[in-house]
Amino acid sequence: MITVVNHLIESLPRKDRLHFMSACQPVELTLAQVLYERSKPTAYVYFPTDGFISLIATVDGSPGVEVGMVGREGMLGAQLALGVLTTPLHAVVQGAGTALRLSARTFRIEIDHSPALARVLNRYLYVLMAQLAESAACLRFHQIEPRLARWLLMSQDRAKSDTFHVTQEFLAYMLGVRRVGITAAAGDLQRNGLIGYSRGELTVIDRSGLEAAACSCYKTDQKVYSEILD
Amino acid sequence: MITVVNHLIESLPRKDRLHFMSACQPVELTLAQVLYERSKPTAYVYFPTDGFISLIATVDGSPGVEVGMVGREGMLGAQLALGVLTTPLHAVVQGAGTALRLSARTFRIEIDHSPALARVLNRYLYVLMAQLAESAACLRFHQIEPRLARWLLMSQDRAKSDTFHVTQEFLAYMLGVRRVGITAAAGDLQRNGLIGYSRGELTVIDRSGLEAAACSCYKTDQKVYSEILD
DNA sequence: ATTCGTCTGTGCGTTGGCGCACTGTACTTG
DNA sequence: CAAGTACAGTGCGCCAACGCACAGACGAAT
Repeated sequence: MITVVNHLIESLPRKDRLHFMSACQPVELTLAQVLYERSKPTAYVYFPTDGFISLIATVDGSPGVEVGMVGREGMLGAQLALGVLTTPLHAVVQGAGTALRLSARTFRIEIDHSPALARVLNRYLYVLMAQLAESAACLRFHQIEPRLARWLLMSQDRAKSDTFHVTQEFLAYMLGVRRVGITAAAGDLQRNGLIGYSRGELTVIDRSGLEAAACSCYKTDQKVYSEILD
Repeated sequence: MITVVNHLIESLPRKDRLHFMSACQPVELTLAQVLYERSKPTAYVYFPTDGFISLIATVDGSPGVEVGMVGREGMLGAQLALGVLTTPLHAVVQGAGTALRLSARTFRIEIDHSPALARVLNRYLYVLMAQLAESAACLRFHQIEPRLARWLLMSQDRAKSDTFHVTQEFLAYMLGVRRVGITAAAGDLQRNGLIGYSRGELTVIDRSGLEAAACSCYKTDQKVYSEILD
C-alpha cells in the first residue's frame, strides 16, 4: 500500500493533509499528454506522485523550450493560488506515471480552508519563480552539453529510475536546440562513460560524473528548493 | 501637487490606498543603485513612481542578464507577499527617479489588513512569472537587434521620456551580450532612422518603427499585463 | 591647450550552434 | 522475412555572436 508521495502534500499537518487528500482524485499521466496550454484556463491542478511534467515556454512560432520541471517535489497549477485561472506556459507529461488531481474550484476552496496549504503553495511559487529566472540565464550562458547533463539529472531525480525512454528529438525540443546538437552532446557524455544510450533507452551510468558535467544550475535549483521548502 | 503615480497603488480602493500610502515613505532612486542582491534578505519593498529598476539573473561568474523590469506599473519585492524574505534576483536602478518605500515588516502588515492589496499583489506576481518565462524563451530564440528594440521600448514606457542616458556597455550588460554586439545593432537601428545615438544620449525617433523592429515579446508582455491587471 | 577618461566604431580570427540532406541501424508489423 | 518506420549518426556550408585589440571622437578637468 502506497502512502502519499507528493512532497508538498506530505508537508501538510496531518489533519489538513487528510482533508486535502479526500478532495483529490488519482489520475494517470500518460507520456506526451498536454495538461495545460498557454493562456488557456486551467480546469485542474496536479500533484504528481510518480510521473513528471515539463513546463514549456514558447515565443512566436518557435518550437519551444523547457523552463521548468514538476515532479513529486512540486505541483502543476500553483498560479491558481494567485487567483489567476490561465497559465502562461504549456505543460506536457514528460514521464508517465500518476498524480493526484483536483478541480480548480475545489483547489481554491482547500486553500481557503488550510493556511498551511496556502503557506506551502506560496513558498513553492517562489521556488518556481527562482527556477524560471535561473532558466533564463542558463539558456543564455550555458552550452548544450552541461544543460543536457542537468536535464538528465533532474529527470532522474523525478523518475526515480536510472533508465528512461527519451528520443534525441524530444531532448532537442526540451533544450530548444537541434537534434544533431543532442547527438553530439549525448555522444560526448557516452564516450566519457557517464550515460548509456541506445535507440531512446537512456541509462545514467555515472551519476556523480554527470553532476560534474552539469551546469551549476542543477545545484542551485536544489539549494533554493531545500532552503525554501524543507 | 503630484498624486500617486504607481499603478498598483492606484488600483486600490480609496480607503485602502490612503492607509497604505500613509505607511509609505518616498525615496530617491539613484542610477545604478543596487536595491537587492541575490539570496540576501530584503529590508524594503519599492513602488516606483518615477524611476525604474532592472531585475538581473546571474549564473556562476557570468556577468548577468536582465530578466525583468519594474517601473510605475509594478513593484519590487512582491515575493514578500509569498512569505519569503530573500530574493532570487539582483535589482538595480536603471532609471533614476523616485519610489515609495515600505519596510518588509510594514508591508506584510499592510497585506494582512487589505485583501484588495493582497489580490493585486498576487496578480502582479503572476505577471512577473509570465515575464520571467517569456524572457527565458526570448533569450534563447531572439537576436540582439529585436531584443534591443524591445528593451528600448520598455524603458521608454517606464521613463516616460523619449531620450535617456545609457551607454553601450550598459546595454550589453542588460542584454547579456558583448558591447560590440550593441554597437552593431544600435548602428542598424540608427541607420534606419528609428533611434538617435550619441555618446550615451539615446533618443527614440520613430516609435512605431521600433515596435516593428522589436521582438514579439514586447507585445506579449503588454498583453499579459493588461489582461491580468487592468 | 593639453591631457585624460569615457564612450563608440572597426577589424580580425574563432566558435557554438543552425539548416539541410543523406546514410545507417535497428525494432516492428504484415 | 521483407518492407516499413522510427531513431541515431555524419557531413557540409553558414551565420550570429564571441574574444581581443586597437583606433578615433568627444567632453571635462588641469
